[in-house]
Amino acid sequence: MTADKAAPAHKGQSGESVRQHNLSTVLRLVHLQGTILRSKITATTGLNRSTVSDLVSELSELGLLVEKETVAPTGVGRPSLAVTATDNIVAFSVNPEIDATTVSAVALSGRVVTKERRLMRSHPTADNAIAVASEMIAKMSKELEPGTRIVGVGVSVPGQVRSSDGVIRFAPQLGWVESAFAAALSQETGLPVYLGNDASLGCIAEARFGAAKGINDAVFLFAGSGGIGGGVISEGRTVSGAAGYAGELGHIRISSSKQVDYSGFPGTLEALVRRNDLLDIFKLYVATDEELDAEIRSTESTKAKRLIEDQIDSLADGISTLVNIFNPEVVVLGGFLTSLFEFAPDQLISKMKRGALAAASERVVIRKGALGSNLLVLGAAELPFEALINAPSSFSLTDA
Amino acid sequence: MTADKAAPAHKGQSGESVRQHNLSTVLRLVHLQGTILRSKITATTGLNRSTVSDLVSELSELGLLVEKETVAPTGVGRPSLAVTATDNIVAFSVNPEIDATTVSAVALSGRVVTKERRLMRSHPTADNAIAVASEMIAKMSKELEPGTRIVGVGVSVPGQVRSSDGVIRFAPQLGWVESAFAAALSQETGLPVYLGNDASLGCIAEARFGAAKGINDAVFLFAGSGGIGGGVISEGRTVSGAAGYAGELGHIRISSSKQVDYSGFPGTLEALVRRNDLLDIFKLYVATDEELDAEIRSTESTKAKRLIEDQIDSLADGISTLVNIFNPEVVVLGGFLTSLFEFAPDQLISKMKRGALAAASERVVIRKGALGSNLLVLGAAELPFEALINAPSSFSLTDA
DNA sequence: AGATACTTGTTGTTTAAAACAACAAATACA
DNA sequence: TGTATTTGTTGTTTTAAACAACAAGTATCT
Repeated sequence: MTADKAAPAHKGQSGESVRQHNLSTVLRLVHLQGTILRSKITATTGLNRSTVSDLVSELSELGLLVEKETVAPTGVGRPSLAVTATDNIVAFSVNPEIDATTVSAVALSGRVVTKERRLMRSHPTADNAIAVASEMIAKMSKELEPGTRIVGVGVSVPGQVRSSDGVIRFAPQLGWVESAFAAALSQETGLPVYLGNDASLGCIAEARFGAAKGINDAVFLFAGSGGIGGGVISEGRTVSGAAGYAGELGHIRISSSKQVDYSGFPGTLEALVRRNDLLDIFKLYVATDEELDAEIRSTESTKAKRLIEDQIDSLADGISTLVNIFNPEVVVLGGFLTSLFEFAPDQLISKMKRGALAAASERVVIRKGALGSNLLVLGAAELPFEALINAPSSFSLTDA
Repeated sequence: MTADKAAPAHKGQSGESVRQHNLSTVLRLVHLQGTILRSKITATTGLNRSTVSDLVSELSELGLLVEKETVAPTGVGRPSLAVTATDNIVAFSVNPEIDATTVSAVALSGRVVTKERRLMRSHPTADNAIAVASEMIAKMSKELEPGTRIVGVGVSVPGQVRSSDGVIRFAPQLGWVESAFAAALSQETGLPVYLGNDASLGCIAEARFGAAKGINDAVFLFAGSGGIGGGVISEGRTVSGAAGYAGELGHIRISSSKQVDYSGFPGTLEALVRRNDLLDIFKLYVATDEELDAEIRSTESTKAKRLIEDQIDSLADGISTLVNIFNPEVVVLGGFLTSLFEFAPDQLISKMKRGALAAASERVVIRKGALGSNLLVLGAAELPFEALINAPSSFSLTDA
């Protein structure tokens, strides 16, 4: 099972589909805000008070949200009720890495209920990861509060995912090729499983809950040891492409360099802004982003500074291309790109503006991601939540 | 007046808005197809027969479309009625160039009713162009068939347009800077005026009526004497960015070249794939795309072939970056890029695939544009038509 | 040629859901 | 304490899509 494709174009709207749409709209609003006043729902949706009342009570009866009396009254007039997404609806988030797998339970309210990281031997096979994940999900399911219901499982994949059938096409760091991951994990867990590219999911998370909350046009660049990934939000929608492979922003070409000491495409952003090059110059084998950040902040080495500045220039070139293409409001950086940015923000910004059209770049803001280690946890959980939100009244939940 | 921004997110749907949506859906379907059977409308919208009947008759009463009996019956059963967009609703299309302005009247049916090109002294001022365009519109209005009603005016601008208020920010070839073009032309003509970037409009035209008809994810690259422009359709929507400046695909960086004989950004697609370089090598001062195409096809000069091949390689680099970013189904080329493609399609395709991710590039098709000289005519007319289609029952039309 | 199956348009009725209206509840402020 | 203000609640109205039954027209089969 995987995320649905966009609704077919030229579709008419019947009475029933309107109801579904409105239920979705209200539930989405509550999910995004965590808690929201009913009067606020009325205002933002433009629906009638009584209609909102009806919609909210239908969603309450479905057990998806709860109405409480407001504690702190808001002003003149009868106090409005607070509508909260329940903690009793959870999605599992599975985040495989090279040497570990993290599984979390995330509530519809946005709360990360539990989070467990299990170390594994390096480069596990896909079957291996599926076995570990399903075992962890089974264990964690039992530990959930009684009455909790499960929406499904979202998996962040460091590689290319075919969205139509949940197949991992190629995950270079893990060495997985053509794995029917979603089907297999769904088989093991009995739950619907949805896959997404890690950077795309990070992008979704930052756009909904983090640094680009409320922004309709944003570009994301996340970097880790495996390279640079990205995502794009255009007019509030993620740009996913014909088959779901869009957003490979690390592979944009910014130089004619023909370097050969690199397995990917020479001259691309990912080839010129490399975490490993930084580690090398600091003589580190492995390091967390925090450790690397500390080195970058404190270094006195001219050679290191030179490398950092070169990488900043390359990053700026990449961003200016993206700004020309997307004209975003915000560019969000994650991973060690944040450290580069904070090393010399003015250098990055001015170089970027020199390579970008004035009109497109004049209002762009570059900022760092806000979700930290919960980035992929929240991002992956959004996949099952999205499915639930798109069909609140007919979605079938599994008892924990 | 300009094109509206996307509808606010989190908007609920009332009964009336559903009706508007359904009227829009039907009218859009008819507009895109020119003529369509009522049974086909029923099938594609999923609405009930009787509902479609009602919607079509409301649109007929508004004078936007006509029902006729089918001439050639389609098969078993009662023949369905043919629904046709009327020729009595027209939009004006204004296409300013360096040395001429073209004004056309385009019917909702897609027919180009009239088209007139007026030569002007080189590099007219914006006021100049406004005066000429409004005079031509006034004259052509009188010549329209009696009973014809006018939707508005769409203008293709070779430069950056701020979509929120119809201001031309910068049109380098024309030398226009910060011109409130839409407001001024609207003042002169008494008609609503909408502006769009020329490449974006070409993109819309090819996506709706041309080489990417029915495709939901497509990338467009158009080249002329002024450089390379582009546009992107993602999940059926144009990517326009926060302020409407997105799609400057000519300005993506593909090389670290620091060449100085160029006014734009060195190392970008537009700097490396230049029409003028081709003209120079063929010792031409000016030439139509057809003339240039003939030269490219027939040349025996090794030097010329070398330049052409270099440009093909650069174009391929640009396309591979775009394929990695957007994962489109189709890449449409226009202007002299078509000639480059046809000179050595295999070279272009293989070089592109070498620079693009296998998953994203495996199903991409590169093809030439299909609309020829009507590209911008149809594209610009889509702006007013879109406004009409989005509000069929409340849009106020002007009598010719 | 005539009967039959099939598809579509038409008309009148039903239904679902949002809007509306009137009132009650709960707060702030004069 | 009284009044204005805002919001929730309840019962009624309205709108538009769905539904159902029938009529119209075409193709196919015998």
